[in-house]
Amino acid sequence: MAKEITPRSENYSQWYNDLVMKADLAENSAVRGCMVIKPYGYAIWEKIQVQLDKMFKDTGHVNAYFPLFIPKSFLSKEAAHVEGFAKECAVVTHYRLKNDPNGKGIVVDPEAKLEEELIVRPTSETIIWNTYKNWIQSYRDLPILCNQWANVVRWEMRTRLFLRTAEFLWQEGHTAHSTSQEAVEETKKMIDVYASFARDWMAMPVIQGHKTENERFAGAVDTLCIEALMQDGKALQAGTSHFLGQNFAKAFDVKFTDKEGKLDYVWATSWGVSTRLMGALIMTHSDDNGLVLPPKLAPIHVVIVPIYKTQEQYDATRQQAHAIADRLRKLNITVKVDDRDTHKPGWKFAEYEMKGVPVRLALGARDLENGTVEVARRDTLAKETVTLDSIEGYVSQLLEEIQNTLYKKALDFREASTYKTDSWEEFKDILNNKGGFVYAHWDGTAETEAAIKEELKATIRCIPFNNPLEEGKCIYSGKPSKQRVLFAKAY
RNA sequence: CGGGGUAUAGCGCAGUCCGGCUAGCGCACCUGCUUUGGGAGCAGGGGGUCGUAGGUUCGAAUCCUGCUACCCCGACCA
Repeated sequence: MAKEITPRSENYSQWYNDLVMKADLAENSAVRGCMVIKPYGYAIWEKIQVQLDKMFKDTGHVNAYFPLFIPKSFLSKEAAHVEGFAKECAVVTHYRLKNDPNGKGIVVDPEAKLEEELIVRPTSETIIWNTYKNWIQSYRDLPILCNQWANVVRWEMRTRLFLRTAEFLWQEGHTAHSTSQEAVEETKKMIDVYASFARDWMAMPVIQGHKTENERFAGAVDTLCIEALMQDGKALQAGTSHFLGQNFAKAFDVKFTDKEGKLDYVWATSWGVSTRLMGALIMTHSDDNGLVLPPKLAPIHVVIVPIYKTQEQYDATRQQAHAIADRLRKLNITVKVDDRDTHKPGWKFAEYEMKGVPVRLALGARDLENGTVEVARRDTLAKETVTLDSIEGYVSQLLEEIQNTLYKKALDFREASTYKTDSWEEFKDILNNKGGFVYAHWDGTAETEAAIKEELKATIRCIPFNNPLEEGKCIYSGKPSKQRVLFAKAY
Protein backbone atom coordinates (compact mmCIF):
# COMPACT_ATOMS: atom_id res chain seq x y z
CA MET A 1 0.00 0.00 0.00
CA ALA A 2 1.33 3.37 -0.95
CA LYS A 3 2.40 5.34 2.08
CA GLU A 4 1.02 8.59 0.78
CA ILE A 5 -2.52 7.32 0.67
CA THR A 6 -4.08 7.87 4.07
CA PRO A 7 -7.41 6.66 5.32
CA ARG A 8 -8.82 10.16 4.91
CA SER A 9 -7.43 10.91 1.49
CA GLU A 10 -9.53 11.35 -1.63
CA ASN A 11 -8.48 7.93 -2.78
CA TYR A 12 -10.19 6.31 0.12
CA SER A 13 -11.80 3.60 -1.97
CA GLN A 14 -8.52 2.74 -3.60
CA TRP A 15 -6.87 2.65 -0.21
CA TYR A 16 -9.62 0.40 1.08
CA ASN A 17 -9.43 -2.00 -1.84
CA ASP A 18 -5.64 -2.21 -1.64
CA LEU A 19 -5.81 -2.84 2.06
CA VAL A 20 -8.36 -5.63 1.78
CA MET A 21 -6.15 -7.37 -0.73
CA LYS A 22 -2.79 -6.69 0.86
CA ALA A 23 -3.96 -7.70 4.31
CA ASP A 24 -5.01 -10.95 2.67
CA LEU A 25 -8.66 -10.66 3.61
CA ALA A 26 -10.46 -11.08 0.29
CA GLU A 27 -10.32 -10.58 -3.44
CA ASN A 28 -12.68 -10.20 -6.35
CA SER A 29 -13.69 -13.52 -7.82
CA ALA A 30 -14.18 -14.63 -11.39
CA VAL A 31 -17.91 -14.24 -10.80
CA ARG A 32 -19.17 -10.74 -11.33
CA GLY A 33 -19.74 -8.88 -8.09
CA CYS A 34 -18.83 -11.86 -5.95
CA MET A 35 -15.97 -12.07 -3.50
CA VAL A 36 -13.51 -14.71 -2.42
CA ILE A 37 -12.93 -14.46 1.31
CA LYS A 38 -9.39 -15.65 1.95
CA PRO A 39 -8.40 -17.70 4.99
CA TYR A 40 -7.17 -14.76 7.04
CA GLY A 41 -10.31 -12.73 6.33
CA TYR A 42 -12.47 -15.71 7.08
CA ALA A 43 -10.71 -16.25 10.39
CA ILE A 44 -11.87 -12.81 11.46
CA TRP A 45 -15.40 -13.51 10.25
CA GLU A 46 -15.38 -16.73 12.29
CA LYS A 47 -14.49 -14.74 15.39
CA ILE A 48 -17.43 -12.47 14.68
CA GLN A 49 -19.71 -15.45 14.10
CA VAL A 50 -18.73 -17.27 17.25
CA GLN A 51 -19.35 -14.28 19.47
CA LEU A 52 -22.63 -13.24 17.84
CA ASP A 53 -23.87 -16.81 17.94
CA LYS A 54 -23.13 -16.94 21.64
CA MET A 55 -25.00 -13.68 22.19
CA PHE A 56 -27.99 -14.96 20.24
CA LYS A 57 -28.10 -18.12 22.30
CA ASP A 58 -27.72 -16.14 25.51
CA THR A 59 -30.88 -14.29 24.50
CA GLY A 60 -32.81 -17.50 23.94
CA HIS A 61 -32.37 -18.06 20.22
CA VAL A 62 -31.65 -21.28 18.34
CA ASN A 63 -30.17 -21.93 14.93
CA ALA A 64 -31.98 -23.51 11.99
CA TYR A 65 -31.59 -23.66 8.24
CA PHE A 66 -34.02 -22.90 5.42
CA PRO A 67 -33.74 -23.41 1.65
CA LEU A 68 -31.57 -21.36 -0.66
CA PHE A 69 -34.31 -21.25 -3.31
CA ILE A 70 -37.54 -19.38 -2.96
CA PRO A 71 -40.43 -20.00 -5.35
CA LYS A 72 -41.29 -16.82 -7.16
CA SER A 73 -44.85 -16.87 -5.87
CA PHE A 74 -43.64 -16.75 -2.26
CA LEU A 75 -41.68 -13.61 -2.81
CA SER A 76 -44.64 -11.80 -4.29
CA LYS A 77 -47.01 -12.52 -1.42
CA GLU A 78 -45.98 -9.45 0.56
CA ALA A 79 -46.42 -6.47 -1.74
CA ALA A 80 -43.88 -4.06 -0.26
CA HIS A 81 -41.35 -6.85 0.17
CA VAL A 82 -41.30 -7.94 -3.47
CA GLU A 83 -41.29 -4.32 -4.55
CA GLY A 84 -38.11 -3.75 -2.54
CA PHE A 85 -36.23 -6.79 -3.79
CA ALA A 86 -37.55 -7.45 -7.30
CA LYS A 87 -34.84 -5.42 -9.03
CA GLU A 88 -31.92 -7.37 -7.60
CA CYS A 89 -32.91 -11.01 -7.74
CA ALA A 90 -31.02 -13.89 -9.31
CA VAL A 91 -33.56 -16.24 -10.87
CA VAL A 92 -33.25 -19.94 -11.61
CA THR A 93 -35.26 -20.81 -14.71
CA HIS A 94 -33.89 -24.20 -15.80
CA TYR A 95 -32.63 -27.34 -14.16
CA ARG A 96 -30.55 -29.04 -16.86
CA LEU A 97 -27.81 -28.50 -19.41
CA LYS A 98 -27.08 -30.43 -22.55
CA ASN A 99 -24.49 -30.59 -25.33
CA ASP A 100 -25.00 -27.88 -27.90
CA PRO A 101 -26.57 -29.64 -30.92
CA ASN A 102 -25.15 -26.94 -33.23
CA GLY A 103 -21.57 -27.12 -32.15
CA LYS A 104 -19.33 -27.49 -29.20
CA GLY A 105 -19.97 -26.63 -25.63
CA ILE A 106 -22.90 -26.86 -23.32
CA VAL A 107 -26.22 -25.04 -23.52
CA VAL A 108 -29.22 -24.72 -21.26
CA ASP A 109 -31.70 -27.40 -22.24
CA PRO A 110 -34.79 -25.44 -23.29
CA GLU A 111 -36.95 -28.44 -22.43
CA ALA A 112 -35.80 -28.29 -18.83
CA LYS A 113 -37.64 -25.09 -18.03
CA LEU A 114 -39.00 -24.88 -14.50
CA GLU A 115 -42.77 -24.57 -14.13
CA GLU A 116 -42.16 -21.91 -11.53
CA GLU A 117 -38.93 -19.97 -11.39
CA LEU A 118 -36.89 -20.11 -8.21
CA ILE A 119 -35.34 -17.03 -6.69
CA VAL A 120 -31.98 -17.33 -4.99
CA ARG A 121 -32.85 -15.89 -1.59
CA PRO A 122 -32.09 -12.19 -1.18
CA THR A 123 -33.44 -12.64 2.38
CA SER A 124 -35.52 -15.41 3.87
CA GLU A 125 -38.69 -13.90 5.35
CA THR A 126 -40.94 -15.48 2.75
CA ILE A 127 -39.60 -19.04 2.81
CA ILE A 128 -39.43 -18.94 6.59
CA TRP A 129 -42.95 -17.62 7.10
CA ASN A 130 -44.24 -20.18 4.67
CA THR A 131 -42.61 -22.75 6.96
CA TYR A 132 -43.70 -21.13 10.21
CA LYS A 133 -47.29 -21.53 9.05
CA ASN A 134 -46.86 -25.26 9.65
CA TRP A 135 -45.26 -24.78 13.04
CA ILE A 136 -47.79 -22.49 14.64
CA GLN A 137 -51.31 -23.21 15.78
CA SER A 138 -51.57 -22.04 19.35
CA TYR A 139 -50.06 -19.43 21.62
CA ARG A 140 -48.31 -22.41 23.19
CA ASP A 141 -46.20 -22.70 20.02
CA LEU A 142 -44.93 -19.18 20.49
CA PRO A 143 -42.53 -17.52 20.55
CA ILE A 144 -40.33 -19.02 17.84
CA LEU A 145 -36.84 -17.57 18.08
CA CYS A 146 -34.79 -18.84 15.15
CA ASN A 147 -31.59 -17.66 13.61
CA GLN A 148 -30.02 -18.79 10.36
CA TRP A 149 -26.39 -18.48 9.26
CA ALA A 150 -26.47 -18.40 5.49
CA ASN A 151 -25.49 -16.78 2.25
CA VAL A 152 -27.83 -14.53 0.28
CA VAL A 153 -27.68 -13.03 -3.19
CA ARG A 154 -28.61 -9.53 -4.22
CA TRP A 155 -27.73 -8.59 -7.76
CA GLU A 156 -26.32 -5.15 -7.10
CA MET A 157 -25.26 -2.92 -9.97
CA ARG A 158 -22.06 -1.87 -8.30
CA THR A 159 -20.23 -3.84 -5.72
CA ARG A 160 -17.38 -3.29 -3.26
CA LEU A 161 -15.47 -5.88 -1.30
CA PHE A 162 -17.33 -6.67 1.94
CA LEU A 163 -19.53 -3.55 1.76
CA ARG A 164 -21.76 -4.59 -1.09
CA THR A 165 -21.21 -7.86 -2.87
CA ALA A 166 -23.61 -9.86 -5.00
CA GLU A 167 -23.34 -12.79 -2.65
CA PHE A 168 -22.70 -12.28 1.02
CA LEU A 169 -22.63 -14.23 4.26
CA TRP A 170 -24.85 -13.18 7.11
CA GLN A 171 -27.12 -14.26 9.88
CA GLU A 172 -30.80 -13.58 9.82
CA GLY A 173 -32.98 -13.95 12.87
CA HIS A 174 -36.68 -14.57 12.32
CA THR A 175 -38.96 -14.57 15.30
CA ALA A 176 -42.68 -15.11 15.79
CA HIS A 177 -44.63 -13.75 18.75
CA SER A 178 -48.13 -13.75 20.14
CA THR A 179 -48.25 -10.06 20.94
CA SER A 180 -47.18 -6.89 19.25
CA GLN A 181 -45.45 -5.73 22.40
CA GLU A 182 -43.34 -8.86 22.66
CA ALA A 183 -42.23 -8.50 19.03
CA VAL A 184 -41.39 -4.83 19.51
CA GLU A 185 -39.32 -5.74 22.57
CA GLU A 186 -37.52 -8.45 20.59
CA THR A 187 -36.72 -5.96 17.84
CA LYS A 188 -35.21 -3.60 20.38
CA LYS A 189 -33.41 -6.40 22.23
CA MET A 190 -31.60 -7.52 19.10
CA ILE A 191 -30.50 -4.07 17.97
CA ASP A 192 -29.07 -3.74 21.48
CA VAL A 193 -27.21 -7.01 20.99
CA TYR A 194 -25.73 -5.64 17.77
CA ALA A 195 -24.80 -2.35 19.39
CA SER A 196 -23.04 -4.02 22.29
CA PHE A 197 -21.24 -6.37 19.95
CA ALA A 198 -20.05 -3.43 17.89
CA ARG A 199 -18.91 -1.57 20.98
CA ASP A 200 -17.41 -4.36 23.08
CA TRP A 201 -15.96 -6.59 20.38
CA MET A 202 -15.39 -4.49 17.29
CA ALA A 203 -14.40 -1.42 19.33
CA MET A 204 -16.74 0.48 17.06
CA PRO A 205 -19.13 3.06 18.46
CA VAL A 206 -22.56 3.08 16.84
CA ILE A 207 -25.66 5.19 16.98
CA GLN A 208 -28.90 3.30 17.41
CA GLY A 209 -32.15 4.59 16.08
CA HIS A 210 -35.19 4.23 13.88
CA LYS A 211 -35.06 4.39 10.10
CA THR A 212 -37.40 6.80 8.37
CA GLU A 213 -40.24 5.34 6.36
CA ASN A 214 -38.23 5.77 3.15
CA GLU A 215 -35.26 3.83 4.42
CA ARG A 216 -37.26 1.09 6.08
CA PHE A 217 -36.90 -2.59 5.18
CA ALA A 218 -39.34 -3.69 2.50
CA GLY A 219 -42.25 -5.15 4.42
CA ALA A 220 -41.36 -3.79 7.86
CA VAL A 221 -43.47 -1.63 10.13
CA ASP A 222 -40.38 -0.25 11.83
CA THR A 223 -36.67 -0.69 11.15
CA LEU A 224 -34.08 -0.15 13.86
CA CYS A 225 -30.45 0.20 12.92
CA ILE A 226 -26.94 0.75 14.14
CA GLU A 227 -25.01 3.39 12.23
CA ALA A 228 -21.24 3.73 12.39
CA LEU A 229 -19.01 6.48 11.06
CA MET A 230 -16.08 5.49 8.84
CA GLN A 231 -12.78 7.37 8.73
CA ASP A 232 -13.64 9.06 5.45
CA GLY A 233 -16.68 10.66 7.06
CA LYS A 234 -19.28 8.40 5.52
CA ALA A 235 -21.83 6.47 7.50
CA LEU A 236 -22.22 2.73 7.34
CA GLN A 237 -25.38 0.88 8.27
CA ALA A 238 -23.87 -1.98 10.21
CA GLY A 239 -26.95 -3.89 11.28
CA THR A 240 -30.73 -3.76 11.27
CA SER A 241 -33.58 -5.17 13.30
CA HIS A 242 -37.10 -5.03 11.92
CA PHE A 243 -40.50 -5.05 13.55
CA LEU A 244 -42.58 -6.69 10.83
CA GLY A 245 -45.95 -6.32 12.52
CA GLN A 246 -48.39 -8.86 11.11
CA ASN A 247 -47.43 -8.19 7.50
CA PHE A 248 -45.77 -11.52 6.80
CA ALA A 249 -48.23 -13.47 8.94
CA LYS A 250 -51.04 -12.03 6.85
CA ALA A 251 -49.22 -12.66 3.59
CA PHE A 252 -48.62 -16.31 4.53
CA ASP A 253 -51.77 -16.76 6.56
CA VAL A 254 -50.05 -17.62 9.83
CA LYS A 255 -52.66 -17.50 12.60
CA PHE A 256 -52.67 -18.77 16.15
CA THR A 257 -55.31 -19.31 18.82
CA ASP A 258 -54.71 -17.16 21.86
CA LYS A 259 -55.52 -17.90 25.52
CA GLU A 260 -59.08 -16.69 25.04
CA GLY A 261 -59.56 -18.98 22.05
CA LYS A 262 -59.53 -16.15 19.52
CA LEU A 263 -57.67 -16.38 16.23
CA ASP A 264 -55.08 -13.75 15.47
CA TYR A 265 -52.17 -13.24 13.12
CA VAL A 266 -48.68 -13.80 14.50
CA TRP A 267 -46.33 -10.87 15.16
CA ALA A 268 -42.89 -10.99 13.58
CA THR A 269 -39.37 -9.61 13.70
CA SER A 270 -36.29 -10.14 11.62
CA TRP A 271 -32.75 -8.92 12.18
CA GLY A 272 -29.42 -9.38 10.52
CA VAL A 273 -25.77 -8.49 10.20
CA SER A 274 -23.48 -9.53 7.41
CA THR A 275 -19.89 -9.73 6.22
CA ARG A 276 -20.34 -5.98 5.82
CA LEU A 277 -19.22 -5.86 9.44
CA MET A 278 -15.79 -6.80 8.09
CA GLY A 279 -15.84 -3.66 5.99
CA ALA A 280 -16.87 -1.67 9.02
CA LEU A 281 -14.06 -3.15 11.06
CA ILE A 282 -11.50 -2.33 8.40
CA MET A 283 -12.68 1.23 7.84
CA THR A 284 -13.04 2.07 11.51
CA HIS A 285 -9.54 1.30 12.70
CA SER A 286 -7.04 0.93 9.87
CA ASP A 287 -4.17 3.34 9.32
CA ASP A 288 -1.42 4.03 6.79
CA ASN A 289 0.44 0.88 7.76
CA GLY A 290 -2.51 -1.37 7.16
CA LEU A 291 -5.18 -3.12 9.09
CA VAL A 292 -5.67 -2.57 12.81
CA LEU A 293 -7.65 -5.27 14.56
CA PRO A 294 -9.21 -5.09 18.00
CA PRO A 295 -7.66 -7.93 20.03
CA LYS A 296 -11.02 -9.56 20.68
CA LEU A 297 -11.49 -10.23 16.96
CA ALA A 298 -7.88 -10.75 15.91
CA PRO A 299 -7.17 -14.30 14.72
CA ILE A 300 -3.62 -13.87 16.00
CA HIS A 301 -3.12 -11.79 19.16
CA VAL A 302 0.64 -11.89 19.32
CA VAL A 303 3.30 -12.62 16.77
CA ILE A 304 6.84 -13.39 17.90
CA VAL A 305 9.71 -12.64 15.55
CA PRO A 306 13.14 -14.03 16.39
CA ILE A 307 16.09 -11.95 15.21
CA TYR A 308 19.43 -13.59 14.63
CA LYS A 309 22.69 -13.49 12.75
CA THR A 310 24.22 -16.89 13.26
CA GLN A 311 22.78 -20.38 13.34
CA GLU A 312 23.53 -20.46 17.04
CA GLN A 313 21.50 -17.31 17.59
CA TYR A 314 18.74 -18.63 15.39
CA ASP A 315 18.41 -21.74 17.55
CA ALA A 316 18.54 -19.80 20.79
CA THR A 317 16.07 -17.05 19.87
CA ARG A 318 13.76 -19.54 18.30
CA GLN A 319 13.71 -21.69 21.38
CA GLN A 320 13.08 -18.69 23.58
CA ALA A 321 10.30 -17.52 21.24
CA HIS A 322 8.50 -20.83 21.53
CA ALA A 323 8.94 -20.83 25.28
CA ILE A 324 7.32 -17.41 25.51
CA ALA A 325 4.55 -18.53 23.17
CA ASP A 326 3.76 -21.49 25.40
CA ARG A 327 3.52 -19.25 28.45
CA LEU A 328 1.19 -16.83 26.67
CA ARG A 329 -1.00 -19.61 25.33
CA LYS A 330 -1.76 -20.67 28.88
CA LEU A 331 -3.61 -17.36 29.20
CA ASN A 332 -5.72 -18.07 26.11
CA ILE A 333 -3.68 -15.74 24.00
CA THR A 334 -3.31 -16.78 20.39
CA VAL A 335 0.36 -16.68 19.48
CA LYS A 336 2.19 -17.20 16.24
CA VAL A 337 5.93 -17.68 16.20
CA ASP A 338 7.22 -16.65 12.82
CA ASP A 339 10.60 -18.36 12.78
CA ARG A 340 10.79 -18.71 9.02
CA ASP A 341 14.30 -18.08 7.80
CA THR A 342 13.04 -17.16 4.36
CA HIS A 343 12.06 -13.63 5.36
CA LYS A 344 13.92 -10.93 7.19
CA PRO A 345 12.67 -9.36 10.41
CA GLY A 346 11.88 -6.03 8.78
CA TRP A 347 9.78 -7.80 6.19
CA LYS A 348 7.89 -9.65 8.90
CA PHE A 349 7.29 -6.47 10.91
CA ALA A 350 5.70 -4.82 7.90
CA GLU A 351 3.72 -7.92 7.05
CA TYR A 352 2.09 -8.32 10.47
CA GLU A 353 1.36 -4.63 10.65
CA MET A 354 -0.41 -4.91 7.34
CA LYS A 355 -2.44 -7.75 8.77
CA GLY A 356 -3.28 -5.86 11.94
CA VAL A 357 -1.84 -8.26 14.51
CA PRO A 358 -2.29 -6.31 17.78
CA VAL A 359 1.00 -7.15 19.50
CA ARG A 360 4.43 -8.06 18.15
CA LEU A 361 7.29 -9.40 20.19
CA ALA A 362 10.81 -9.21 18.78
CA LEU A 363 13.55 -11.23 20.31
CA GLY A 364 17.25 -10.95 19.44
CA ALA A 365 20.64 -11.80 20.84
CA ARG A 366 20.61 -8.60 22.84
CA ASP A 367 17.37 -9.66 24.52
CA LEU A 368 18.65 -13.11 25.31
CA GLU A 369 21.57 -11.52 27.10
CA ASN A 370 19.43 -9.05 29.03
CA GLY A 371 16.46 -11.29 29.68
CA THR A 372 14.13 -8.96 27.81
CA VAL A 373 11.83 -8.83 24.83
CA GLU A 374 10.75 -5.95 22.63
CA VAL A 375 6.99 -5.38 22.64
CA ALA A 376 5.39 -3.36 19.85
CA ARG A 377 1.71 -2.46 19.82
CA ARG A 378 -0.09 -2.16 16.49
CA ASP A 379 -2.50 0.62 17.41
CA THR A 380 0.07 3.26 18.39
CA LEU A 381 3.14 1.57 16.83
CA ALA A 382 4.94 2.26 20.13
CA LYS A 383 7.73 -0.08 21.18
CA GLU A 384 8.88 -0.96 24.65
CA THR A 385 11.42 -3.35 26.12
CA VAL A 386 9.99 -5.60 28.79
CA THR A 387 11.64 -8.08 31.10
CA LEU A 388 10.88 -11.68 30.35
CA ASP A 389 9.51 -12.72 33.71
CA SER A 390 6.70 -10.20 33.52
CA ILE A 391 5.76 -10.84 29.91
CA GLU A 392 2.44 -12.67 30.44
CA GLY A 393 1.00 -9.95 32.62
CA TYR A 394 2.31 -7.24 30.39
CA VAL A 395 0.91 -8.70 27.19
CA SER A 396 -2.50 -9.63 28.53
CA GLN A 397 -2.90 -6.19 30.00
CA LEU A 398 -1.68 -4.62 26.78
CA LEU A 399 -4.26 -6.52 24.73
CA GLU A 400 -6.99 -5.19 26.96
CA GLU A 401 -5.60 -1.70 26.70
CA ILE A 402 -5.43 -1.85 22.90
CA GLN A 403 -9.06 -2.93 22.77
CA ASN A 404 -10.04 0.05 24.91
CA THR A 405 -7.79 2.51 23.13
CA LEU A 406 -9.24 1.55 19.76
CA TYR A 407 -12.75 2.15 20.96
CA LYS A 408 -11.83 5.44 22.51
CA LYS A 409 -10.02 6.59 19.39
CA ALA A 410 -12.95 5.67 17.18
CA LEU A 411 -15.35 7.39 19.55
CA ASP A 412 -13.22 10.53 19.67
CA PHE A 413 -13.13 10.58 15.89
CA ARG A 414 -16.87 10.25 15.68
CA GLU A 415 -17.45 12.97 18.27
CA ALA A 416 -15.09 15.28 16.42
CA SER A 417 -16.91 14.53 13.17
CA THR A 418 -20.40 15.05 14.52
CA TYR A 419 -22.00 18.43 13.97
CA LYS A 420 -25.17 20.23 14.84
CA THR A 421 -26.41 23.01 12.61
CA ASP A 422 -29.42 25.12 11.73
CA SER A 423 -27.88 26.73 8.67
CA TRP A 424 -28.45 25.19 5.26
CA GLU A 425 -25.16 26.59 4.01
CA GLU A 426 -23.22 25.06 6.84
CA PHE A 427 -25.18 21.81 6.46
CA LYS A 428 -24.16 21.65 2.82
CA ASP A 429 -20.55 22.52 3.60
CA ILE A 430 -20.22 19.81 6.24
CA LEU A 431 -21.74 17.09 4.10
CA ASN A 432 -19.94 18.06 0.91
CA ASN A 433 -16.53 18.98 2.28
CA LYS A 434 -15.91 17.70 5.78
CA GLY A 435 -17.98 14.55 6.00
CA GLY A 436 -19.42 13.20 9.19
CA PHE A 437 -22.70 13.06 11.06
CA VAL A 438 -24.94 16.12 11.18
CA TYR A 439 -27.83 16.62 13.55
CA ALA A 440 -30.36 18.89 11.91
CA HIS A 441 -34.05 19.62 12.07
CA TRP A 442 -36.36 17.84 9.66
CA ASP A 443 -40.01 18.52 8.98
CA GLY A 444 -40.79 14.81 8.94
CA THR A 445 -41.87 14.59 5.32
CA ALA A 446 -40.61 12.10 2.75
CA GLU A 447 -40.50 14.93 0.18
CA THR A 448 -37.92 16.88 2.16
CA GLU A 449 -35.88 13.75 2.76
CA ALA A 450 -35.91 12.99 -0.96
CA ALA A 451 -35.02 16.55 -1.91
CA ILE A 452 -32.01 16.55 0.40
CA LYS A 453 -30.92 13.19 -0.94
CA GLU A 454 -31.24 14.51 -4.48
CA GLU A 455 -29.29 17.67 -3.78
CA LEU A 456 -26.56 16.46 -1.40
CA LYS A 457 -26.62 12.68 -1.73
CA ALA A 458 -27.02 12.62 2.01
CA THR A 459 -29.70 10.64 3.78
CA ILE A 460 -31.27 10.48 7.20
CA ARG A 461 -29.32 7.67 8.78
CA CYS A 462 -31.69 7.36 11.69
CA ILE A 463 -33.82 9.05 14.28
CA PRO A 464 -31.79 8.16 17.36
CA PHE A 465 -33.31 6.47 20.39
CA ASN A 466 -34.16 8.86 23.23
CA ASN A 467 -33.74 11.70 20.79
CA PRO A 468 -34.25 14.95 22.71
CA LEU A 469 -37.32 16.86 21.55
CA GLU A 470 -36.75 20.49 20.73
CA GLU A 471 -38.62 23.04 18.68
CA GLY A 472 -36.92 24.14 15.50
CA LYS A 473 -37.22 24.74 11.80
CA CYS A 474 -36.49 22.17 9.12
CA ILE A 475 -33.01 22.64 7.67
CA TYR A 476 -34.42 22.38 4.14
CA SER A 477 -38.03 23.55 4.12
CA GLY A 478 -38.04 25.84 7.13
CA LYS A 479 -41.23 24.21 8.33
CA PRO A 480 -41.64 23.51 12.04
CA SER A 481 -39.78 20.51 13.43
CA LYS A 482 -39.89 18.77 16.78
CA GLN A 483 -36.49 17.13 16.74
CA ARG A 484 -33.15 16.84 15.06
CA VAL A 485 -32.36 13.73 13.05
CA LEU A 486 -29.03 12.26 12.01
CA PHE A 487 -27.86 13.03 8.48
CA ALA A 488 -24.81 11.70 6.63
CA LYS A 489 -23.59 10.48 3.33
CA ALA A 490 -23.61 6.72 3.44
CA TYR A 491 -22.07 3.65 1.91
C1' C B 1 -28.90 0.61 -19.03
C1' G B 2 -26.20 5.69 -20.30
C1' G B 3 -21.05 8.34 -20.31
C1' G B 4 -15.70 7.55 -20.05
C1' G B 5 -11.53 4.24 -19.81
C1' U B 6 -8.55 -0.25 -19.86
C1' A B 7 -6.91 -5.22 -21.73
C1' U B 8 1.12 -6.52 -22.96
C1' A B 9 4.91 -12.16 -17.61
C1' G B 10 1.99 -13.79 -11.03
C1' C B 11 1.15 -8.19 -9.83
C1' G B 12 1.82 -2.97 -11.46
C1' C B 13 3.07 -0.55 -15.96
C1' A B 14 5.84 1.61 -20.61
C1' G B 15 5.68 0.86 -25.82
C1' U B 16 0.30 2.05 -29.65
C1' C B 17 -0.49 8.59 -31.78
C1' C B 18 3.70 8.13 -36.37
C1' G B 19 3.55 -0.26 -38.22
C1' G B 20 9.94 -2.31 -38.74
C1' C B 21 15.10 -5.56 -36.48
C1' U B 22 15.47 -10.31 -30.53
C1' A B 23 8.66 -6.75 -26.93
C1' G B 24 10.81 -3.68 -22.36
C1' C B 25 10.79 -1.82 -17.07
C1' G B 26 9.65 -2.21 -11.56
C1' C B 27 7.95 -5.69 -7.92
C1' A B 28 7.56 -10.91 -7.23
C1' C B 29 10.00 -15.81 -8.51
C1' C B 30 14.77 -19.17 -9.00
C1' U B 31 20.48 -19.73 -8.10
C1' G B 32 24.98 -17.99 -5.66
C1' C B 33 27.68 -14.85 -2.33
C1' U B 34 27.38 -11.03 1.30
C1' U B 35 23.42 -9.82 4.78
C1' U B 36 19.50 -10.25 9.04
C1' G B 37 17.05 -5.00 15.58
C1' G B 38 12.01 -1.77 10.18
C1' G B 39 9.84 -4.53 3.67
C1' A B 40 18.52 -6.02 2.17
C1' G B 41 22.74 -5.52 -1.72
C1' C B 42 25.34 -7.38 -5.86
C1' A B 43 25.73 -10.90 -9.88
C1' G B 44 23.29 -14.36 -12.84
C1' G B 45 18.61 -16.79 -14.45
C1' G B 46 13.43 -18.36 -15.71
C1' G B 47 8.74 -16.74 -17.26
C1' G B 48 4.87 -13.50 -23.01
C1' U B 49 0.22 -17.11 -28.75
C1' C B 50 0.64 -8.42 -26.44
C1' G B 51 -7.91 -10.17 -24.26
C1' U B 52 -10.37 -12.61 -28.61
C1' A B 53 -11.93 -13.34 -33.98
C1' G B 54 -11.18 -11.42 -38.56
C1' G B 55 -9.16 -7.60 -42.04
C1' U B 56 -5.25 -4.17 -44.29
C1' U B 57 0.21 -4.83 -45.18
C1' C B 58 6.36 -7.40 -47.50
C1' G B 59 5.82 -6.85 -42.16
C1' A B 60 0.83 -5.62 -36.80
C1' A B 61 1.21 -5.13 -29.49
C1' U B 62 0.86 -0.71 -32.85
C1' C B 63 -3.90 0.71 -38.22
C1' C B 64 -9.42 -0.98 -39.30
C1' U B 65 -13.96 -3.96 -37.89
C1' G B 66 -16.66 -7.31 -34.75
C1' C B 67 -16.83 -9.72 -30.02
C1' U B 68 -15.62 -10.44 -24.78
C1' A B 69 -14.03 -9.09 -19.99
C1' C B 70 -12.83 -5.68 -16.31
C1' C B 71 -12.47 -0.61 -13.99
C1' C B 72 -14.35 4.47 -13.01
C1' C B 73 -18.65 8.10 -13.02
C1' G B 74 -24.10 8.01 -13.07
C1' A B 75 -28.77 5.23 -12.46
C1' C B 76 -29.52 1.11 -8.48
C1' C B 77 -28.23 -0.14 -3.21
C1' A B 78 -34.20 -3.60 2.59
